[in-house]
Amino acid sequence: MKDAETFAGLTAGRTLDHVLDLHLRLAQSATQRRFSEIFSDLGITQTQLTAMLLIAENPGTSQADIGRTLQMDRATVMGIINRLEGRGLIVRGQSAEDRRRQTLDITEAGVAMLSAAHERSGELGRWLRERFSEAEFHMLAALLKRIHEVDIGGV
Amino acid sequence: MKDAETFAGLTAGRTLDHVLDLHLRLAQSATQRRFSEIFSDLGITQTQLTAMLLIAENPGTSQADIGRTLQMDRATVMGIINRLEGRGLIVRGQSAEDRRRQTLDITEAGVAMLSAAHERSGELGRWLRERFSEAEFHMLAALLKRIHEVDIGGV
DNA sequence: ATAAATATGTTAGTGGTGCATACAAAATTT
DNA sequence: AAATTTTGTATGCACCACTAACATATTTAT
Repeated sequence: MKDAETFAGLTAGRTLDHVLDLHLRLAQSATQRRFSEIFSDLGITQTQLTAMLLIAENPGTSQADIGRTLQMDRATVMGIINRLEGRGLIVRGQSAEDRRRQTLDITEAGVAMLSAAHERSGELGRWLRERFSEAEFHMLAALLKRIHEVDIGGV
Repeated sequence: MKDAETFAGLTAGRTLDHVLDLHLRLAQSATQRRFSEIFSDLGITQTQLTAMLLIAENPGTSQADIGRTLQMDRATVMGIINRLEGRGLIVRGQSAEDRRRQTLDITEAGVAMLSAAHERSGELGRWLRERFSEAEFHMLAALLKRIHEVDIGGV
């Protein structure tokens, strides 16, 4: 009864080391679920939207940049960009300086999508914020940042 | 320069509502990646290990219970249990009280797996803890808990 | 300048969530 | 007794994440 925690009837304890990991995963999956509900009519995922926002704010960026920023494999980014391009939300172009690179840019349809997504982002934000004070909210973001920011140092 | 944050060269700002969601996702995926490295020789995932721990601490539990606890769909739990059973780590049995239910229990191979996983859990825990003070660590877990615990109230 | 190493994008394949849908059997509620 | 709910199951779809291998282009080392 010291370090055991209860979830919906079942006991999950003993390995307290495991607990942060578990909360992290449950929190993320709950958020993802809420995202899906709010954005269901747009048919876009969290990752896809993030990629689009990055492209919108960094026009002409590359798949490699996105991969580095979001800590995703080249092949993974490939799939995401393919889906977005297939729906006509972004376009690939030729880079002038580096002929290996391809530039990524938002299309008109993509701008419309981002516009439609904007209100919904607000709704998701509210859903998250309503649980926390302003201080807690920033605290949480800062703590989470430490986990993925110092990725190289830990390995 | 007010609410913009920079990640590895690309700018991600403007939508600050989006930012907690992003940190949450990046933190979770970084943890998952670290998990994969540490547990690579065991060939088990975070979710699978969590399911096994729940079964180990709640012998004879059901798929429905696990789904409720981890907030997963019935079909999703099905897949996870199938994989674990296919590897002989758990067994399904007949429930005495309720003939719809199937009991879930750990096999000997499963116990061995959990034993091997135990040390590695410590390593993952250390990887997480080294970023935080003890107070921050507990704070983070508590804040994350609010996101997934009050799932019904938010909807 | 040539060779070696690195960076980028691509394709193909594998595995693991996560969900919707539909079905069947059993239990519970009305 | 009938309707509803619960549980497990099967199928199929979409997305993410990675490995491996390949080709091209750029950068670095010799």
